Amino acid sequence: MNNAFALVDCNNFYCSCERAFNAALHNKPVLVLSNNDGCVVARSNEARALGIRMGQPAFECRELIEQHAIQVFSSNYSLYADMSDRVMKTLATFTSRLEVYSIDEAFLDVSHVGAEHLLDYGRQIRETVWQCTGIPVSVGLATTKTLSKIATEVVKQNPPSQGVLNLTHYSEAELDELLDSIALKDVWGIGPRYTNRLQASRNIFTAKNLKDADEHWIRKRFSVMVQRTVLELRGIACIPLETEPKPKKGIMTAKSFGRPVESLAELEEAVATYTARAVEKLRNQESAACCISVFLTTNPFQHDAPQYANSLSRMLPFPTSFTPDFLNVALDLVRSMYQPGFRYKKAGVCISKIVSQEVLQADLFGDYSLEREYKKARLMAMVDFINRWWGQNTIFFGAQGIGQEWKMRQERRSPRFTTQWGEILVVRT
DNA sequence: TCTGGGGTCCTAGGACCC
DNA sequence: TCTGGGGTCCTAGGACCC
Repeated sequence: MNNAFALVDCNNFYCSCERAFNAALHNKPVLVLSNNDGCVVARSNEARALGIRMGQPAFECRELIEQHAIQVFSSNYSLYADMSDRVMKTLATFTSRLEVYSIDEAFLDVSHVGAEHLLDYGRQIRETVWQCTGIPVSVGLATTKTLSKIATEVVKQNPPSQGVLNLTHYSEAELDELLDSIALKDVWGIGPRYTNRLQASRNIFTAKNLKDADEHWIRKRFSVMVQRTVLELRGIACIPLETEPKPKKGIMTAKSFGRPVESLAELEEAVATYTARAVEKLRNQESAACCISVFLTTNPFQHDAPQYANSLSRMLPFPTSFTPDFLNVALDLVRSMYQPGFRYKKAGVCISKIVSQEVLQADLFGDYSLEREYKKARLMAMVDFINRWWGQNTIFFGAQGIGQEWKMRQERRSPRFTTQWGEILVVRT
């Protein structure tokens, strides 16, 4: 049986989540901003048509926003994560061979569907997701992941396709013609650096050119990754479906502040908050870790202000997932990096050397008390339980502070319709 | 005034060992 | 006129993704 993949990609996902709960937003230009209301991370087709770019700083769009009454939202991650979960659960009803690739995309193995039914199958996926979640999706069907990526890109530019495109029955000539219309930079796995190098060295400008390139030369001058992309464009599947999410090897929590921060006390609060969050993520994936790094930076865009950036890491004696153990080290690190007289803009925490909690128990020795570690684990489990049940930060560590005036701005966040009872949608008749 | 926050994998080169 | 060679492990940096 031939391989067949479906890539299901939510259209303008964050904007669509906002629209799903606010009918007044339909057919209007909508923007969603990054943390701190910094730059554009999602835009509706109407906003795109007005010339607003992905990643553009929000302050640059101010005039357009006013002129065209664009609806602007701060990121509402609780809402998007929950909506994503609903979409993925819906997709899981179509196949058990599902790879959740990102918050708004999933690959499905659809090899079990007969070639003549594939297009219908894609349409059915699209309609079901729309009915169950109110999120519009595009579906690309092809023999490799890379080609299915291209199919969804084409779908989005091409309204008559009605959201589904099946490349599996294309003849070689038809496929070549399509690939020749795809710019190199739009191929999955080819970023700006590779685009420049490929253009400059071998006149490779389109997906078709890359498909025809000498695979061995590519391997030598670039990497196996690019070689795989070449093969995938030729219809040879080399990037497998990954149905099991792998535990993360590094966990980072980093955020810029709502305003510049100058005092050590506030930096300590921020670093403690990010540390607590990172270790919580660590426990969620049932891991432990023994390395933490902390970094601080001033605002790199403020060219005339004095700049400072530093990062330090330290090992813990053995892997743990006990927040206070990490807090002690993190606070120590931030104190030794802190230099007065700077306006700090961002801080972050990164946890690495991650191992599974199960492995941990097997090879412990030395200054280690199983009983003590067991008590710590019980305490953390209780904290997590309370915060899951009553909402994030119902209980937290004193070092995180209570004012948190440095916190990021989210001036236009919509209600967390699906995850907070107090913010549930009210329908008035 | 205002410019995001996560992740992944690969490769080259150095340290170290025998 | 001359100073081994091969293997492994680790890390930093570079590239990519959403």
